[in-house]
Amino acid sequence: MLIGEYIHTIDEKSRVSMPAKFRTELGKKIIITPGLGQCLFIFTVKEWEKISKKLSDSETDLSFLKADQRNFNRYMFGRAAEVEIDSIGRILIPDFLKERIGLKNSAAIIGVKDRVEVWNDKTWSENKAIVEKQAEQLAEKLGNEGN
Amino acid sequence: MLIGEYIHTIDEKSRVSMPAKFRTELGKKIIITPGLGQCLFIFTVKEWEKISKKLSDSETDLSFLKADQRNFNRYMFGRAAEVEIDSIGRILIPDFLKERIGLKNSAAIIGVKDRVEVWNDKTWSENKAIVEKQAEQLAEKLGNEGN
DNA sequence: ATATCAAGTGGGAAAAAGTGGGAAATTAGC
DNA sequence: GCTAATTTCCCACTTTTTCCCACTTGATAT
Repeated sequence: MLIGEYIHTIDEKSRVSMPAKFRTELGKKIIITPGLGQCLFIFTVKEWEKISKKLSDSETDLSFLKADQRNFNRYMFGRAAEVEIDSIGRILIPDFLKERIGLKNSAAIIGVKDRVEVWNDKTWSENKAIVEKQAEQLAEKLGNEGN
Repeated sequence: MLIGEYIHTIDEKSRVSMPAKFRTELGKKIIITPGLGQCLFIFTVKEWEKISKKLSDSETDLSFLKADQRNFNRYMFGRAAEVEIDSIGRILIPDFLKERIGLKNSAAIIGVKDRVEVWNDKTWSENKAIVEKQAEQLAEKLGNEGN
């Protein structure tokens, strides 16, 4: 399971180290996509296949109008990139994705169960503070929803 | 069952001894997470698997499409860590978790049935004093609610 | 009182992770 | 076809983490 928070440098060649603890699970190739919220999503190839199946499966109720669905898929698929992890565990983040979340020198790399998120480190710490406040309320809500 | 209160040192390498009485029950690996309130939670791997299953049902998981769920998962997974207990019973607390509850040199380690809590020792003793006063009222209230 | 054992604490050395940079290979442009 | 620029591969340095050993303290037993 991918969990934990890591702050890593982005060097001048746009390289970032994946946390060593993620490498086994991620494998050699990953899919990096614009995420939802101010971050990027990284999936294993396997996970990506599952997700893309679900997203395009008409059985799944995503409550989308068709035009919306098309646009969403453009967003998720059209701007996804397959990226290799190099021999010492680094990846290259495409410029258009770096731009999207304002990545510069330092990235927060977050394991969220079966995906990895990449944040501008500053944005991450801001967001963290907000979520911290909400967490207890959310937890209580989840707790109340019948264990 | 995990019970009791222990005050242990956090050394300069962020190491803390788990109380010897907890070690058998905790096993070799534990999951440490931001708790609720001013403390951290430590779970056995088994317990954690139960919890994470509850948080997101893997069969139908497109939970990342919902903003609330995303944030909660970020909180629960992104700020959790799988930690090994070393040969003499110590664990390493990640910096981002130490920061969260203001851990410095000394931690209160509390057994709470099937989890362990980690507190800043000062916060703990303050909190204890407050709860002490409320305990009787709380007990009565809980009793009245029919469990 | 002293020896013994277990629990907790501290620190040095080895290993691993992360970072940076140069050279080779590839691509693009003229 | 040749040069310039970008990308890829590999090596080296630095910092952090891990592993192991040793010391201290307090409780128990002799």
